[in-house]
This record gives sequence, structure tokens and C-alpha cells, in this order.
Amino acid sequence: MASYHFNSIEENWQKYWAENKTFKAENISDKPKYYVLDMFPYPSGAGLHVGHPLGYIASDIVSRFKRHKGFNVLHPMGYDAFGLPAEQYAIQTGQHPAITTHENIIRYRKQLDRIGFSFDWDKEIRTSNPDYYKWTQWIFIQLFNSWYNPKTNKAEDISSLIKIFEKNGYQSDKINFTKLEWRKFTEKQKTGELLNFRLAFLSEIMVNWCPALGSVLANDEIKEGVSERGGYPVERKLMSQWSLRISAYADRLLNDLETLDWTDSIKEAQRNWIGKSEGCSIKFEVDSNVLTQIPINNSGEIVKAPSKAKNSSVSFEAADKDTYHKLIKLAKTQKENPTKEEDILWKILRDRQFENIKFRKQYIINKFIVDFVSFEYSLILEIDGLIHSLPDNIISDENRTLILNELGFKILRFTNDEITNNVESVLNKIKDFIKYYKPSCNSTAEKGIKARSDNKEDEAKEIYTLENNIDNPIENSFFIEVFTTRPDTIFGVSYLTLAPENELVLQITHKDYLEPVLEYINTTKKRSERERQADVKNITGVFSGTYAKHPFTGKQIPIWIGDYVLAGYGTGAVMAVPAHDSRDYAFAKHFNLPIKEVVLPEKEVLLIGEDFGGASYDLKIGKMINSDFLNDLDVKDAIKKAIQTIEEKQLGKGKINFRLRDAVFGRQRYWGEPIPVYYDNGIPKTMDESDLPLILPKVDKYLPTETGEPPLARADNWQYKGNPLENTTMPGWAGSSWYYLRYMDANNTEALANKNAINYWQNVDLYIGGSEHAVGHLLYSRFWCKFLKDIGIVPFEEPFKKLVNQGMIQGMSMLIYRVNEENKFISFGLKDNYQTTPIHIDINLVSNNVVNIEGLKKWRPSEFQNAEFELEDGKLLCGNEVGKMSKRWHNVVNPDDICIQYGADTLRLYEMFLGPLQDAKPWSTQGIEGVHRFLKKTWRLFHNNANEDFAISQEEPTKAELKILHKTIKKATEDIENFSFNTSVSAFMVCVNELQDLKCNKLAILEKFIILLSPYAPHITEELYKLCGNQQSIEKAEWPLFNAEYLIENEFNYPISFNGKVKFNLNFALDKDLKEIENEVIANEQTQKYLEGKAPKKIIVVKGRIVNVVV
RNA sequence: GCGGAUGUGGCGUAAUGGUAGCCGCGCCAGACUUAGGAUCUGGUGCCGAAAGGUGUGGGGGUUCGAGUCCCUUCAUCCGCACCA
Repeated sequence: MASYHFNSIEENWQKYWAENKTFKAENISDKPKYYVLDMFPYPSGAGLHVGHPLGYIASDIVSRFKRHKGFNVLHPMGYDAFGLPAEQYAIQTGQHPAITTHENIIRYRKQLDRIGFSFDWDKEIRTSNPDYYKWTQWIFIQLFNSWYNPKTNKAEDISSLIKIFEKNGYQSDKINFTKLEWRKFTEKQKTGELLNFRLAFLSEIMVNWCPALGSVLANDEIKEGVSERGGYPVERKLMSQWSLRISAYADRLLNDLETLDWTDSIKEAQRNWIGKSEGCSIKFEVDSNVLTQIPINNSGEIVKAPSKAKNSSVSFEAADKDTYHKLIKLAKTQKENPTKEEDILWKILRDRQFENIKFRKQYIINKFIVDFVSFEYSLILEIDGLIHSLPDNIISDENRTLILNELGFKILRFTNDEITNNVESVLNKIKDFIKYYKPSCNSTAEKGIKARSDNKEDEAKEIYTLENNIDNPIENSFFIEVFTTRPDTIFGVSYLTLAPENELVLQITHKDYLEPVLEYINTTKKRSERERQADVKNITGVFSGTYAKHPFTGKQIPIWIGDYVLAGYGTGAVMAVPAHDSRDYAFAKHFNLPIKEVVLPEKEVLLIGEDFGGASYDLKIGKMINSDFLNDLDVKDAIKKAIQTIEEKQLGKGKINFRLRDAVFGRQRYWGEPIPVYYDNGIPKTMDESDLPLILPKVDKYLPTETGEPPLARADNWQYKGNPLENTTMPGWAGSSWYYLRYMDANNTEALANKNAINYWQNVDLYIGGSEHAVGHLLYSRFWCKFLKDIGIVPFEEPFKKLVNQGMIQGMSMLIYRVNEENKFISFGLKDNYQTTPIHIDINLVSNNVVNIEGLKKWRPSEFQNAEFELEDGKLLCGNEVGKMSKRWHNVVNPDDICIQYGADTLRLYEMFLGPLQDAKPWSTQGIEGVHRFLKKTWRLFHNNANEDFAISQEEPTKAELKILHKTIKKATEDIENFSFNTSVSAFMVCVNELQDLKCNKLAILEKFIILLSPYAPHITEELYKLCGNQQSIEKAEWPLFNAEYLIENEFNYPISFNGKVKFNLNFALDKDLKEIENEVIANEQTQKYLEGKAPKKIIVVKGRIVNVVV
């Protein structure tokens, strides 16, 4: 008895492969290498569903094929083991996430093994293993120790930058110091400056804070305003964070896309994400006639922007003179007559030695007197119950907070009661704050200190300054700098628009317009990102009351504030050209602002001054008009000319802008790689490499501390060399950004991988995975690869040469319909007679859309036991819905179940047979029978049907049999190379059907055929190969060679068509003269019938293809 | 809105510019069987009894010939989402 017992066959061969290490990849080999990689799975608690293996099967087929072709194949698998779900589970249950993760991995491994993948399991890796994350931390240290040198266009050791500073100082738009100043800087100041250059750096930035997850999320982890995992709300928050300077690599990441064999859609997604735009910055002088906010210092003097040395600083003590004098007077009174509470707090602040922190009392900032302020920490302390502002001040408390926050200050408020009765709590709050918010040189406040240090000798003249974006401002002048890609349209500018978040807004707003402007800022702030995104059509904005001067014409241009301008892009300000930008157009229309055309479209000539029929002309094609020196130029030339002129006149300069933001690298989370950084007296330093790995410590709870610090702060003795260690951990993408390198030499303790191994395996030849990683993982991996190349670790620029995206396998949900507010369910066809709600039920309760009602009652007795059912034809029919395969919809299909019922070979073949790998498709088990039947047929070819014995013939194959075989060899080889797996499965079926028709059981044919089939169905083919008398695994067999001679035909049955429509067929020898064929076709009596007595105009004969008669 | 992809039987799909629907599911008929949910044979786009006609989302074009190339339009799916 030898029928096809797939269960035992599959189990035996899986054991054999494991024991014999059949798929071991050698790091030293004479064979050519081939590296096939699957995207790193995260071992979730739900296990694998049938969608996951789709890509793994495809990559496994390619791997096995390449081995047959004589390649040394690296085909590894491992786990991206850090991640939020395990941590969420840990928070809920208290179980260490390592335990959960380990259990999940065991389950994954069992499921993977069952499908018969040819992974080299000796190379398995887990990102949560200290042996692995040691090297993730090591890479982080290298990033910290590097900066990007734009001259050499690569990362270099930070020491080369320090040398530059020592020799030349540094000058740029935003950072300026001389070599002498550099030498005078304290260590802290130097650290701060260097952080502006390190590829891993600490900075204070707006982050996406998800309170529910207790974590910061990257932009690509947010979908539609909520977190991708869990769907929790996300808010914007200013935080001190580790980031990676991916923006330094923006150009290389963009340009090298061209070298990659990836799909256009992924490349396009990355291009969009990087978002390069070439243009020009232009400065608009704010009209001094209307600028009422004269910078004034504490003494009531007008402060001139310190010329030259700190030329980019503008005073922020902006209040008009009248207001200011009132303030000074008030401050003085308040200082002299402190309240009881004020006095208590002041004494504490003065006496309690907050290391190096100086607090000032009753200090004027902007239009306000604050109670206490520390500039080192940008911290304001306020005691409720005190008068905060001028008695007649129109600014509300809310707006006051807003303005102070806007200036980069954080505010701690205490009540009188708190100060009188619980001074310790007040003290602790301040201490906690100071501990959590490290002083950062990137914060606006810190820059103030920097500026201030120049005027040390004159305390009275201390001013709090803020750096802005203005280059070389002329004294007492005030500029708004915009970024535009259309400098050619400079003469079409009818207004400027600032983003509401733009720091300049508060400076330029006319005092009469302050209230509506503040109100507008507040409204836009309250609107969540989500609302703002969803609501593009709703145009909002407000006039600032101030005008700017056109740089060429000198004309007055109104300055508006509008939330259609993004604060984070360019300078957060635009020059609006409504005639040639649809967003500006919509805004101008809404507020009735002038529209001036300056580009004449090429084709349709529009009358000047006339509206463009409700739209703007945005294309960069046409001739310039109404544009002074640009007139009559083509747009493209005008752009060049405009930039040139603007640069000559020093009104701005050519600039390239990227949308790509630096990547936030810290998570307020436990289950991730600890960041190997400690704080020596507040200065961030990396650990010695020899002390790595920095092991994730034990904590009592996986939650933030009471003071809001990340869970690592709970660890005992979380210190290095007596200094506090960093409390945040690395994000999920850290470990997965370089894992492909670790597989090359997974157990190396000396390096992330041995140099020879890296040189042998090089980059990944084929990478298969879902397109959901288009911009996250794939961009970060490219970034790290380029960095590792710069520092000499890898010899290649790109990690993944060819990328194939498998389509998602969707789930088919089963829906039954409950009558609203009744416990009654209606069959699909009758549901329209009622008001119903669809309910998802377990797909196992349904076959052919018929619901098993008894099963349903057992599945959820509470819901269905006593329910009423309205049937059609005695059946309860359900509806279907295609969507995500998920536990939630009860539509998960587990590959284990398929393996038990049909076997792994059937599952593998079927997943490939479903359709093109790249296409998304809903999972349906309909059709799996056909694939299973095919395998049974294949098995029978090798067996005598009568007694089911293995029976194979040694006879010489016939020409017909060889033709079938070689046709299949050709198709199978081409299809694998084209990733067209579905068509090759179909070719195998054709082959078996035809061999069966010929009753062929010849070894010479069948043995070759099963080698072709073996990458797809490895178990059954191993078994048959062994039965054929082979001692070795089929894996070692050579791929059959295709011989075209067997396919040569000597005659062809030509379709005869008339005007392209086929009417009948005629048989001719293939070497027959084409003219003769033509003659015979004309002579044929059937032809005469279709000619209807007319003479043919023309006859086309294509050899071996077709005959077409033109009538 | 912009960008990308896809539209072919009841279903999954196939077709170097050359006979549209290969292969599989489902369905119909039959054979072998105590039985079949095993296996085998034949049929199966649609209309039509047949002859024949018609047919690849719609419209137009190029070509001797278009599912395939071009233009246009519609629908669905996926990205990006005011990037100046």
C-alpha cells in the first residue's frame, strides 16, 4: 500500500533536513553566492495565519531553485523580538515581555517548520538577545561619534569636526562662532554645539506623544491621527529626545533609489517621503512704518540687534514703549513688596542650591512679568493668586501661557496653599522637572543663554534673545524669510502667509490685531492634527495688521496667518502667488485678496486680469508676463534668472529643501534596546564599547514612574561609572535596520559580523516582504547601510538589491444579520426586508455560505442559544466581506490546519497558485482540492494503479514525452526567474495531465520533472526521488537543462482569418514557402465562401502564427 | 486633490500585437463502485435548437490584426495627504 500519505512523508523529511543540516550555508565557498531574505517577522501572540507564509514560500522556492542551479544560498530567518504588544501584555499581566516573546517565538518556529522551509536555522537571530543588541548599541555609539561632512559627502569621526572648529570656528545660517570663541566654550557649551552635528543627537523637538501607549511615535507609526498599533489618540508634545540625523543622507537616499531593482511604487513612496524640492529663500522686509513692536530691554531702552557677532538675534522683550514702562513700574513694585508665598519660594530657590541654576524674580518676558524664571532650564515658576500682568492687559491667562510656551518656556504653577503648607512637594516638583528636562542647547531658551554670555560684564543689559532665521539682518530691520520653488513668480506675490506656529507671528502682529491673531492661534492649536488634515477645504486665516515690502517693487504686501502653511516645512512662511498656486488661490479667493497673473500658459491664451475659471495655473510651463526683468522668459529659465538676481542683490539664496525629518530614536518604553548613554554632570556621553552590551535591567513594573519618567528609571542602580544612564530605549526599527548583516555571521562575539563573511555575502540579492514597510524599515535600513559603508564596516551602498512586494492575503469575513433590537437573525437573501446589523461569525461555522446553526449556538451560547432564525430554502445564508485577516473578525485561517488536512506541499502550491505574488487577494479554500488532487496524480504517475506499488520504467522516452518535459523545464525556469509562480504551478498541472494521458512512467522523464517541482513541493518530491533509487536529497540534484530541439515542430495548423476574424484552420508544413501557403489559402473552397466573390486586397502570412486575408 | 496599481466567465486566473478564457474551483452529464465527499471520461463565456452571432469596464484612435499600444472616460483598491 503506497498511496500518498503526506503527513508522515512531510514529518520524515522535515526531520531529515534538520538532522542533516541540508540547508546550511557556508561562509567560505567556491560557489557563487545568493542571498534571499524575508522581511523580519515580529512574533505576535496570534501566531502565523495563512497570509504570512506567502512571501516565505516564494523566497523558499527561489532559494531551492538557486541551490539546484549551483549557488551557495543564504536563506535565514529570525525574529524582530522587541515591540509594543509584548510590553502591553506585560503591563497588563506583570509577566516579563521576554517570557511572552520566547513563547511566541517557539510557536512561530513550530508553524514555520511545519511548512517545510529551507532556512538555515543555525543562523537564527533575535533582536532582544543581548548578543544581538550589543551590536545595535555599538552602531548607535558609532552614530554618536560621527558627523556628516558635506564636503566629503560622508560620515566622519567627530574628531575631524572638532579640528575644524579649533582651526576655523563655524559659520552658517543658524550657528556662528569663531575659533577663539570655541576655545573659550565650557565643556557643556562644546557638547551642545557638537550635538548639532552628531548623527545621533539629543534635542528638544515636537514629538507625537501617545499617552495610552506611554510612548513617542514616528510619523509612519501614526495612521489617520491615531497610533497604528492600538488606534490610540496621539498629541503633539515638546520633549527632549534622541534622534538620528537621517536628513544628512537625504540626497544619497534619493539618488541611489535609481540603482535599485524595486517596484516603482515603493521608490515613488520613498521619493515622496524624502520630498526634495529645489528653490530659493527670499527675504521680505517687514514694513517699519507699521511695525510697532520695538525691541526694548529691561531698562526701557531700544535694543539694537547686536551687530555682527550675534547678528541673527532679535530681542524678544517685545512690548511697545508705553506698555513697557508700565511693566517696569509694576515689576519694581512687586519686587519690593513680595507676597508671603513669593518670599517663601524665593528663599527656597535662593538657598537650596539647585546646582548652577539661577532664578530671577519678577522678570519681564514679552509683555508679562513672570514670578520666577530660570533661563538654563527655560523654566518659569508661577504662584497663583498673584497679579500676572498689567491690570488693563487684554491678554488672557491662556494666551499668556501660549506665548510663553511659544517662546520655549515651560511653566510650573503652584498655589499659595501649596507653598505655605507643603514646601517639600513644591521642591520635589522642581527637582523632578530639572531631572527630566535636561538643559538642551537646541532649545530656544538655551540659545538665549548663549547669546547672553557675550554680554556678561553688563548684567543690567541682559536681554533674552531668540535666534531666528534671518540672514544678515540690517540693524533695526525685521525680515520674514520664505521658501519657494517658484521664484519666477516673485512679481505675482499678493500677500505673505505665516504658519500659526511660526515664532515670528507674535513679533510681527500689529498690536491692534493681537487679540484676533491669538484667538486664531488658539483655535488652530485646539484642532487636532487629524481634524486639520481631514478638513483641507475649510479655509481659515487672519490678517496680522502688518505689511512687508516687496523686495523688487517695494510695494506693500499684507502679511497673513493661515494654517494651510506648514510650520515644519521650509521656513514656515510662504509668498503667496494666487494666480499660480492652487492653495494660495483658494486662500485669496476666500479673503478676497488680489490675484496677479505672471505666467502665460503655452496653449490656451488667457486674458490678463481675467480669472482662470475658478483655478490657478500651477504648471511650470509658459512665458513670464508682468514681471519686469523676467518678462518673456520661459518659466524654467525665469526660475534660474530669478534665483541669480535674488542672490546678486542679497535678497535670499538658492536652496534645497527636504521634507524628510530626522528620526526620533527614543521610546519611553521598557521592551527595547537600552541606549548606551550616561549623563556626566548633565553632559551626555556614550559608554565604553568594551562595556557593551548594556543589558536591559529588571524593573518592578513596566510602567512610567510617578513623575512620568520611562520604566528604566525604576531599575536599581541604573548607573554607569556613578552617573545616571539614559532612561529611554530604542524604537522597534533599531534592530531591524541592520539584521541582514548579522545573518552572515550570527554568532560572532568580536564584531557585528566577520569582515570576510560580509565581503562574501555582500548585500541581499532578493528581499521579499509586504509594502507596508515602504518608507519605515526600508528607508532606515538604507540609511544605516550607507552610514556603515562610510565608516568602513560594509563594502556596499545599498542593503537590498532587488525587492519584491508580496500582496496581502486578506481575510474573508462571514456576516450574519441580526434584526435591530431583536434576538433574530435573517438569512442573507431576506435581510433587506428588515433593519439589520451585520455580525462577524467564525468562518469555521460556514461552508459555501451556509451557516451551521448548531455550531453557532455552541460557539456563543449566550448570544445564539435562544435566538430565532429566519431561513431561506431551510438554510441560514451569510454574507461576505473582504478585509484584514484578524482575530477580531473571526476570519483567521491557521496554516497548521491546512497542513493537517492537505499537507504542507499542498499549502505551498496553493498559495502560489492563487495568483500573481504581488497581487492582494482574499483567502479562500475553494480550489485547494484541485491542487491537492494534482499532487495525488503526480504520486500515481510513479505507481501502478492496480496494486499501488511503486512502478517506474527504464524505457527510452518518446519524442512526445520529451517535448512535454522540455516545455515544462522551459516554463518552470522562466517563471521562477520572473516571480511568476502561479503560472508554473499551472504548467506542472498541464505536464502531469499530459504525461498521464500518455501513461508515461519513465524514469528519464519523471525524475527530471520532480526536480522542477521540488522547490514548490519539497516533501513529496524528496520521497519520490528516493523511491527512484537516489541516495542523496533531491536538494543536491542539478536543475534539468532545457533543450530547444525537443520543441521543434515541422507543421502548424494555421488559423485562417478574414479581416482579423478567424474562420477556420489549415495545416501547412512550417518550412513551406509563404507564397505557396497564400496560394493554397486563396484556392481553398472555404476561402471562396468568405470572399463572397470579391478578390482579396491583401494576404498576410506570419510563419507559424496566422494567415490574415484582407477583403 | 496628487501619485501608483487594477478592471477578462459564476469564482481564482491565463494569453512574445497573431485562434481570448490555459490551469484550477464550481456546475452538468456519464463510467467504475454496496456507497462516495475516492477515481476516471466528456461538457461548460454569453445569446441561440442550430447555423451563426457576440464578447476582455465605457467611448475613440493606431494596425492587415488590439485584452495587449495611444488618447479619453468611468469604477475599485493602495500610497501621500495643504511640502510652497
